[in-house]
Amino acid sequence: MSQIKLQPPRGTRDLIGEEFRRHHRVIKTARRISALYGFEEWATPIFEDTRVFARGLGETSDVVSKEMYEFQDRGGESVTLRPENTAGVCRALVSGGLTQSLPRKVFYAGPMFRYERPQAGRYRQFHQIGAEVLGAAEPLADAEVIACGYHIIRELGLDEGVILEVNTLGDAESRDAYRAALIAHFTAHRDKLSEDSQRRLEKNPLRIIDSKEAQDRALVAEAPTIEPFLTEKARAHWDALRRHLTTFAVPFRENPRIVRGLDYYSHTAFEFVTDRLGAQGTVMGGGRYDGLVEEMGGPPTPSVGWAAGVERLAMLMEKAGLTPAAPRLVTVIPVSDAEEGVALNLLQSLRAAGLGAEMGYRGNLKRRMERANKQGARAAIIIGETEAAAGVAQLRDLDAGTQEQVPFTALVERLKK
RNA sequence: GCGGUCGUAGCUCAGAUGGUAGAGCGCCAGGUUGUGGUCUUGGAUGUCGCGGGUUCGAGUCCCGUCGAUCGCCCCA
Repeated sequence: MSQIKLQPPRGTRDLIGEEFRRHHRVIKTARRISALYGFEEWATPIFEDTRVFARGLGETSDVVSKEMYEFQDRGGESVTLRPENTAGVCRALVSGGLTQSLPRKVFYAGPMFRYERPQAGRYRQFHQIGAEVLGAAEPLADAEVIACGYHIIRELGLDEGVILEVNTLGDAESRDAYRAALIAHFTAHRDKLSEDSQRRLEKNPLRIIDSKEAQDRALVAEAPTIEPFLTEKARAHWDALRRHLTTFAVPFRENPRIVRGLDYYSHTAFEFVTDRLGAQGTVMGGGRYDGLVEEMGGPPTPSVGWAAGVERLAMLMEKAGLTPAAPRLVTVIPVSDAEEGVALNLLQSLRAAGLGAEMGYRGNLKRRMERANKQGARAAIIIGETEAAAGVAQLRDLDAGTQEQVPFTALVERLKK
């Protein structure tokens, strides 16, 4: 026996029982709904050439500068556990020559990795589902991808506590002008900014408008909005997006403070947020990224998509009392070894008929009944010497506590009712 | 990378001012050798996270360390 108490590595967790069922429900629902919208599921590698992320996400983003699980493999290549999947999908699009047939709608689900301090709703290994429309510049694509995300959230029963916030970041021209205006505004009041925001001023001035610091709020309130800096094209995109969302009957709120963390976004930025998860308010987030495929060596391919945190959605389900119930099986119980063969035949015929059924490996009748009960079985099928001889079973309803004799041949029918 | 809080049984937790550890749930066995869930009787369970210090004596006080958790940064 080992003396060491092994635990899952920091920021990772085991998904067992209720936790797994919530997790699984999220992914299964997202798969089903995204398919209704014409998204095709892809699976890309869990690790990639480090350049896929370094180039795709922007060298200065926190994800790249301090959160990557990067290492040298035995061949000396620098590889990185994916911190998100959009860059990988774009790389796959290019690697596979799929830029020949656009647009494409892609769905994915899987683990992501970021080296961060864990806290509520944030883990080092976490899971995301995501949807991307690749090769469509039309604002209708933005609206449809958002509608799909909203549909998933609604299907999970989480739409009440979650609200969609949208914003536009404009195109490159709009944003450059806006950025310059922000820098001018905040530089004029530099000494009044929080320490963090002074740093942001150098690194990512847009982020200041998202600051939670009280001392920044006043300055942010006076700061210019992007609205007047939008080019005609950017404004048209923004107007069309909101119009389409309304047509899709997706409720939303405009929030000019939404700034996405990764460098590749332009035009549409959105978040589905909640106030029920402590500091981790964003449950699904995304936007338009028109330059990313090019970064991966492909042709200009305007795209839009989102990613959602499975853990966060699962936590919301838990809080809302929406944990899926465990499946309830039927337990077959032979009273003695002599009935084992008959019981096994019956067991397999139940399974063949599509009924979830189990039979314990050992134990007397009492122990097997206890076990059936503990596992939440809905019924027990008890076969003793006299039953085996007569081709019947005692069918016991474990909820009602009632018991009746049923011929083997009628069991499936009886249990399916 | 930074800050707050917390580590006692499988789980949830109690253990004022230091005097060699407790409850509930769960688990095991009996009451019921062809019947669970209810009821009832009994039982087992801990290097009190780890290391060091103070003390006659530390779960309790001090230092360190590891872990968990919440928050900052950032993000799903």
